[in-house]
Amino acid sequence: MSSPLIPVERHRLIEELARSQGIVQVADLSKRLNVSEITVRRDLESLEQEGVLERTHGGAIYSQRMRAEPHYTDKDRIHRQEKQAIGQAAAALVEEGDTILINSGSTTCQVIRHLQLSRQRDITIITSNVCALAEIQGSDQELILIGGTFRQPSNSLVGPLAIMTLQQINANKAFIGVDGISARYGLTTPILQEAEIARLMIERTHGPVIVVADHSKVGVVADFVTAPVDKVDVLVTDDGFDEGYRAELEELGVEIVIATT
Amino acid sequence: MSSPLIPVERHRLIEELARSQGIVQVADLSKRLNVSEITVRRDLESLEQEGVLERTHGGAIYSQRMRAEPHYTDKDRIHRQEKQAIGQAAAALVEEGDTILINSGSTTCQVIRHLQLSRQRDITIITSNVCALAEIQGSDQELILIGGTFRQPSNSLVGPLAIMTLQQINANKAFIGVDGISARYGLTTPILQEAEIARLMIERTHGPVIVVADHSKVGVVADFVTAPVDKVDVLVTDDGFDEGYRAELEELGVEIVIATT
DNA sequence: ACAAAACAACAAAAACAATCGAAATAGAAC
DNA sequence: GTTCTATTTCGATTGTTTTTGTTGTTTTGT
Repeated sequence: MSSPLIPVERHRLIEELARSQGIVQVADLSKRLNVSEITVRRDLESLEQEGVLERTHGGAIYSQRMRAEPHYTDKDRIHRQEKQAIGQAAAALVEEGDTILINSGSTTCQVIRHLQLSRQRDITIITSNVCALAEIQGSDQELILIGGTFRQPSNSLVGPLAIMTLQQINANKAFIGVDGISARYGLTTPILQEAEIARLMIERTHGPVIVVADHSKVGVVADFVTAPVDKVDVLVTDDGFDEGYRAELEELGVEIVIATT
Repeated sequence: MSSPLIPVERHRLIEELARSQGIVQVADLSKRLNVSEITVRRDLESLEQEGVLERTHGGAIYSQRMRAEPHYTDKDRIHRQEKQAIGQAAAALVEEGDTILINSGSTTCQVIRHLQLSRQRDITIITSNVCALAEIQGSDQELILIGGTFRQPSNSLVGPLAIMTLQQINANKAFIGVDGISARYGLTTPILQEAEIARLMIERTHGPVIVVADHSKVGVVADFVTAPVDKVDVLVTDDGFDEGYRAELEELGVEIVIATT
């Protein structure tokens, strides 16, 4: 028997369901969350206040106004466990003396966190991911932030200055988070600016390029191409990975690492 | 049987759990840590004070908000009121269309905060001060972070990359925080790397250079020189300012603005 | 018109804040 | 070392707030 959820937890779950399904039903949520229907309604009401969704008869629909891209903090919530496992598995690929490039995203943020936890001393992290600042607190690891324009939705640094900075840098390993990875269309991202940064990071890496992406990203194609798959050396994903993709990815030289939760 | 944990130990554990799970429950923590629920609540309360997490009914969620300062907070506490007043007065000197350079320090952080509060739309902030990321949250102002090595004690970006980046930038106004300002010895800072950045920021500014420093900094001399006083156009300080310094500073072309609390 | 859903008001349960006192800890004086 | 006080930490009790569920009524969609 699972312990009863606290209100915020329920809100998050509902939000997640609403996002993935587009629509949620009161009766269904009531059964699924083991609470009365009135409680679900009250939850939906407060979520409506927050602008997350819009209520209708019998349920609610996910609010898509102004939300082409989910906010960084929201992204962090979904598939949290998987991302954490991926972060841990990816961090294990780092060796003493490495200089590592890491781009934006909540999965790469987990990589940074586990790098810090692993207490590897002699590594240099170079990143556009602002979350690194929080994760590195109290550690004595060297952290270099590339400059650039701060992009709030992704909590990262982008733009001409970021590009210029990266052109001065060489690394021997890269951890790249993406929104889509497909054998045919390569690595893709819905934001042009982010795609630029990721592309350049791969270009500036003389050594293995490691893509971190939970299973929901595999087979997905977003608007902007970062790089073809043959530039990728390793894909770290979680155990929800659809084995159907394995053959075609491995054929292109991608080693697949499954992180188990 | 395990020995009971000391408070700090418990706090770290809770923080770690909150970080990895994103959410913690009072009842769960109580059982897990073998302490009463009220103790857990007190722990959560103090962790909330530190900005680590946010409390909710039944538990707490890990704070996604940037953690601004470690021992930086100590500095920030001293003369906080004064610094806030200075920040407000300094922010009033900004005009539409400005491109502003801002260096590290808790006083300049207040400047950034008030720039954000003032809702000036059309300005560009370029800074080495990481606290800007937290202050800018929710605003639509453009914020450019120079790159560089993250220096934890000052919560700022320094080093060769920062210098290289600044050499590509021109601004028309600068807000410089210092540790000492003296007519004879100029602007001084105890950290060489910080002095370099401040010096370069002044150099890259074609327009007024505004020094922000509470009264305790006036007449003080630290180890490394940033710039002579004649490079300074305005000094914004608080009403604890010793008028004895006024004449010699004004003689060197410094306009003195007193911010009243 | 009819069934399902939403609402309103109330009652129960859980979580909370506040205060107090007990136990452990630390430091000072002897 | 001991003894004492002061401080901190912790848990129990109280009353309050928040959350939740039930009842009965109104509204909604077909």
